[in-house]
Amino acid sequence: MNVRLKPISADSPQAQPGCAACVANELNLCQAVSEACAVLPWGESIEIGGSNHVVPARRIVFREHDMRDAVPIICEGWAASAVLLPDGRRQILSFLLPGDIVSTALLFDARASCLVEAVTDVRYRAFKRPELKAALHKRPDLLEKFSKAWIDEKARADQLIVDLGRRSAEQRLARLILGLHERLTRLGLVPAGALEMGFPLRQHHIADATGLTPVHVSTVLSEFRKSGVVKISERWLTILDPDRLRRVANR
Amino acid sequence: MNVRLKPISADSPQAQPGCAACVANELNLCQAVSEACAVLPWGESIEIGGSNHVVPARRIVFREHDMRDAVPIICEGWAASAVLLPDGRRQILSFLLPGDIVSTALLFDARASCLVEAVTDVRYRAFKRPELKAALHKRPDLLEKFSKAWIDEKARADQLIVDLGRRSAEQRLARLILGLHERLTRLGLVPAGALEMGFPLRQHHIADATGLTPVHVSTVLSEFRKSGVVKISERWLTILDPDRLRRVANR
DNA sequence: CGGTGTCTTGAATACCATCAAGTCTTGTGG
DNA sequence: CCACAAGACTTGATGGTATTCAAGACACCG
Repeated sequence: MNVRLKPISADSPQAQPGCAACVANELNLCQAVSEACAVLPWGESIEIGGSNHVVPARRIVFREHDMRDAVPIICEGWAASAVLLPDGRRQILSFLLPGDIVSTALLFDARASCLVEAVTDVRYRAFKRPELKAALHKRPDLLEKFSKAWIDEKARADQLIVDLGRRSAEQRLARLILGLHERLTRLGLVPAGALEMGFPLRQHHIADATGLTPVHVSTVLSEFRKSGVVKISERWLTILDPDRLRRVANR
Repeated sequence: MNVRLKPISADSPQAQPGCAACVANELNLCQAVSEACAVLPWGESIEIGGSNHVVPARRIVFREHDMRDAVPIICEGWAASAVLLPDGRRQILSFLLPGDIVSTALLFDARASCLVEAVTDVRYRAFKRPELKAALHKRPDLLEKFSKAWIDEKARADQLIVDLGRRSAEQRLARLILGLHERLTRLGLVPAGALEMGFPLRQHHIADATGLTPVHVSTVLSEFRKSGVVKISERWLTILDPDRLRRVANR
């Protein structure tokens, strides 16, 4: 079973304007924005350069100042928003999955304090901030949608604070896996009830997300494997013992 | 110099409606909300029970479900929003200072995932969520103000993630002190340039905010004191060597 | 084919937690 | 006002978790 992700090209079927084939999360911000803007009196598109932005894996999608007037939303692939430290280490704030806005704070403020890196090949749309903001003021339903995204973002950040402040390496890894599995299930990228998922993260991603070192991530994951809790191979993860994993994760 | 904070009573001068004597942060949400609502067509107040809510130190201001329809803003005193773990430990997400909204997410969603505890005596106002939300839709300037509060809240959360994930105990403590000093200075609760501040936090607060144990907080603070970086006594903190503290904090 | 990135494993060490005892302060009821 | 209890802080000893350093196996890519 040599699973391999197809590389994304700008003219793949999913890249057509309107995102007809979009993996919509329950909010589907892209759709909402597009619809809202169709009604508004602007000649040109609210998007920057259409919906065909593609970034290959491991490349940086945005640096801090690249997001000055753009509000990016991930359409396809996995990305990570991270903070760099002067000594070269880094901390991942959040993994971004399809349907995720890079940061809801970008709606109101041009400054971003983090950079975004592609984990897999990533396709995204970028909306013009001033126009989007104007649309937000005119369309209460749009504000409602974005507020949900923001609540979600903040809840995940708060959970990460608790994980990093008060939980062991074992627990952090278990919770990361369960959290991603849950998000992917909600997105429909994992069938309901399924315990397998495509898992493109390298161990250094996991380390940077959980505040650990790659070496220690390797050790703990080996223990998970040996004790039959999960199986990881070929960028694919299977939860073998969901009960035990949840018990470890305290969920 | 036996400094002691005056207890807050509901009919102290600061407690008058309108918050004339309010320690306004640069946003002054209370003021903005009050003004915005004066123009709106409601018979009764947008506030719950006036502006006289007072909670003594160490008491819980809100539990998770107490914030169902209230959006609280701190007027006076220090509070902490925290998450409890099943084993009784806890993680403080943020210290709340005068002018702070408890959580901007409360504007849109009634569920709160944290509880709020008074560090000192605390006075707060509570606004009715549905009414506030309606006002938000009608007054773009109000949305603008709240978005600033939200960006601030998120930036602090992100910084805390980096601190807990990638910094040593020494650095976390230095950054906590500098961060609080900066916020108090912006609020005008510490004169510009001054290096002294009232510091009501117990070491267990510091421990819960930095993801450490009280014992280790004590040890590191002792080192800070012995090396002449800060002085702490009688709930009062003086930064003796700001350069060194900033160097430790990586700022 | 070498080079780079990824992962694994082992050994030594550092940092912080835990356990424990004791001092000092603060608050409370007799 | 005093006695007592509870909370807050300090300090030392010990142990565990995670880091650092190092070396090697393996896959992938130009």
